[in-house]
Amino acid sequence: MTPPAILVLGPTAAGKTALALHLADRFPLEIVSVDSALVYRNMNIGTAKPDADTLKRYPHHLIDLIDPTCAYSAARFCRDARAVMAAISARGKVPLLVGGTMLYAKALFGGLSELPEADSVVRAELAARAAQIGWAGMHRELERVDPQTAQRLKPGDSQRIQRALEVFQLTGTPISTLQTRANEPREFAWRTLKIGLVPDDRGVLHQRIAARFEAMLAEGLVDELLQLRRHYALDADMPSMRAVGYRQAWQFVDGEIDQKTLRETGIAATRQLAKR
RNA sequence: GGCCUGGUAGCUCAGUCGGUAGAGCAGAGGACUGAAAAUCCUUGUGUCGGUGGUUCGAUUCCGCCCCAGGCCA
Repeated sequence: MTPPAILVLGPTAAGKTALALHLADRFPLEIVSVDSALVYRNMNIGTAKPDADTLKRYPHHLIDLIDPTCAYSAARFCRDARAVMAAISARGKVPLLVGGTMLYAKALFGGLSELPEADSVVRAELAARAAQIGWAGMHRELERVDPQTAQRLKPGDSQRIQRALEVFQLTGTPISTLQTRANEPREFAWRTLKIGLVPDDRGVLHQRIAARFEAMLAEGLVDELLQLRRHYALDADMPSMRAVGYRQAWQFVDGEIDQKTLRETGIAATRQLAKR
């Protein structure tokens, strides 16, 4: 008998958390976050993480896993989510997966090809080379070792070009070959009820997003960033600091943008999130 | 009241030594396999504040007016 699970996906500020808490009140559920930003410790305001009191009453799995200097990934999410879900089911409860990171959900339910893990040393080498010859140049190099992937990727798509070259360097096999092999045999062991929260009025959602971002600023998003910068050796290129809100706050703190621009671009970027 | 600086795409602004204008961001659409709140692709006609004048032709030069900000009274 396969155990049940529930998945709630939806854009930022659509009311996922409220729904999750409501469901958790009535049924024997445990909440599992499906969110690439909530995994960071001490990033609370800008990620709209539920407050300490809420977390105490409704424990969330897969939040506060790593420091902002570290990187998480879809693959790690899959492993962590499966482990956590198995434990919940073993307790006789139902995992309630809630979040907005579609890639994580897709990877969890659709599986990933067997590929090597990200390698920071190789990535640093590739980035250094890219700084010399540009990403269009890197794209030409990819064309030599993996024409199929090169054709698929635009010369400006730095992230995917880097990944493709990384995989080739680590395995000697083009990523396109590895990806066509069958996904890891991971028969997903849960019967899942999938719920998509789709706002019927985007205007209302946009207003909620604007109000929420203003509230984040009022709660001290900029201060939070300053503290993070004090306590961790952060860099604007790190995944955590590219997150919506933090990226803009970083630019504001460095004097690249003024307060008005911080507000406007922050709201706009959050809207972008809500589109996915 | 006088002087100065601005008023150009939803926003921030560039520009036209006079030939009706373009970037970034936003918006819209799309791609996506270990960074996904990421990375990338496509998409830009707007009484160039209003009104007179000079001119073959003004958003560009000149006058007046309106609006915003600053300085002086």
